[in-house]
Amino acid sequence: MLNSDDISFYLTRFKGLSITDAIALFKLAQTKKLAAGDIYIHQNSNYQKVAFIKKGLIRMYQLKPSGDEVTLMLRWENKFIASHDSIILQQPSRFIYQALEDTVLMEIDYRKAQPLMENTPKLSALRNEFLLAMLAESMHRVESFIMLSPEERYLQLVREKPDIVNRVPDKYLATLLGITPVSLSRIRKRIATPAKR
Amino acid sequence: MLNSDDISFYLTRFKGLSITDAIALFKLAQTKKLAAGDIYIHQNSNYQKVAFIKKGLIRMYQLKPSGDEVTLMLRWENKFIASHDSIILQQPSRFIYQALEDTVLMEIDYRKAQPLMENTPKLSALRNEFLLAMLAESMHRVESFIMLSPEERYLQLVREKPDIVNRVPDKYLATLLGITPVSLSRIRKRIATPAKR
DNA sequence: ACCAGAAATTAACAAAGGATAATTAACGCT
DNA sequence: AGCGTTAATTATCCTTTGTTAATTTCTGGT
Repeated sequence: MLNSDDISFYLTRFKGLSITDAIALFKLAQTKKLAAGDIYIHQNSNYQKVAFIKKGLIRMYQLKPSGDEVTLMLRWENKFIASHDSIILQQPSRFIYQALEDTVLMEIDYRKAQPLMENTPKLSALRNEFLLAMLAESMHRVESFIMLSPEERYLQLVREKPDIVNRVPDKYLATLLGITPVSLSRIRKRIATPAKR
Repeated sequence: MLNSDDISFYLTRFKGLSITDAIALFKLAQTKKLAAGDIYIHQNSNYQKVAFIKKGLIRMYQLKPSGDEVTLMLRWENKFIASHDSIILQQPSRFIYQALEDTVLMEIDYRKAQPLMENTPKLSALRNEFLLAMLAESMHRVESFIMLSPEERYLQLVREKPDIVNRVPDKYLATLLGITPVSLSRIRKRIATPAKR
């Protein structure tokens, strides 16, 4: 279930983690594969697992009362993903998590991982770092919504995540930016025509 | 510096914290008072303290290139506050933190608190809880920007934080919602005139 | 390579917000 | 209580986005 390639893979990613701590954690983990288009976490489910994305891309979306989809978040390789509603708010997931590409995950049951993390200072510190990184990311988005126009937000996204922009259909990027696909199309046109008086 | 009133005050707030852990933490803490209007953290400073707000209200704001202020966050009693740039991103603060009311803080030097938290499982868990709460709050805001119109965001704010709405001038609420004060005024008028055909 | 379905673009119109400025209301200070 | 400052509202005009629908382009699967 666990080979030396895996171990070195994770050790390079989680710096400061001792081999024994890593092995204890890996004993709880298992691999899950998703094909492009597969649903990873269904709406209203209570999914108590935390996953590390080895490869691929997952979008978290929601259905508006009107019926159309709104993408709230994208996560890709080397990032963690979990049902926020289930793990943080302890409620059934309002969101749907779908793989946009063939995806490979390393999953851990959160209820099993938690006591291990509590009792391992290194793991506590590591979890803390990841939470801080996620918090910084989320606050950065709030800042963008407040400080930038939709057009500026799109330019920022292209600048900061050019690879992701190319891997995800525009209609998902649009709602992620808080605008409609039609509006994003117009923005792209404006940008492509720089000298227009 | 530390009396039994203080201790019981914090013990009721930080559930599960033992008295010995609490005292260890309090030894590092000190009280700071701010008058309404005072600047708590200046722009470009590197403020390595984390504060618990006992009383009062603080806004975090930024200056746009155009020169006008944009409020990004409000924090009030029983919440923690710190310079995000300094603590999380380890960079000088782009933001200014200002007390909008007479405010009383309990401050701790983050660099002193960190080793204590790392070595005290209860404190680690507590820190983790606060981080999760902040993360949930921040993601809730992102969700609002994506899912709701400015008018709906204002209504949500009034519904979820009626007390805060009444304590803060509209011009700060407006930029917090990502709109201009003029636009908020129009929204308020629309709401006040329900049956308008 | 083709073809069907999906995505992206374009168009036309309505609705809302941004900018600026003037006016009115509210507030804080002595 | 009065006065000066600040906040909030209102008005006007302009820009942008939302909505709906039609059209074009792209894409994946056979």
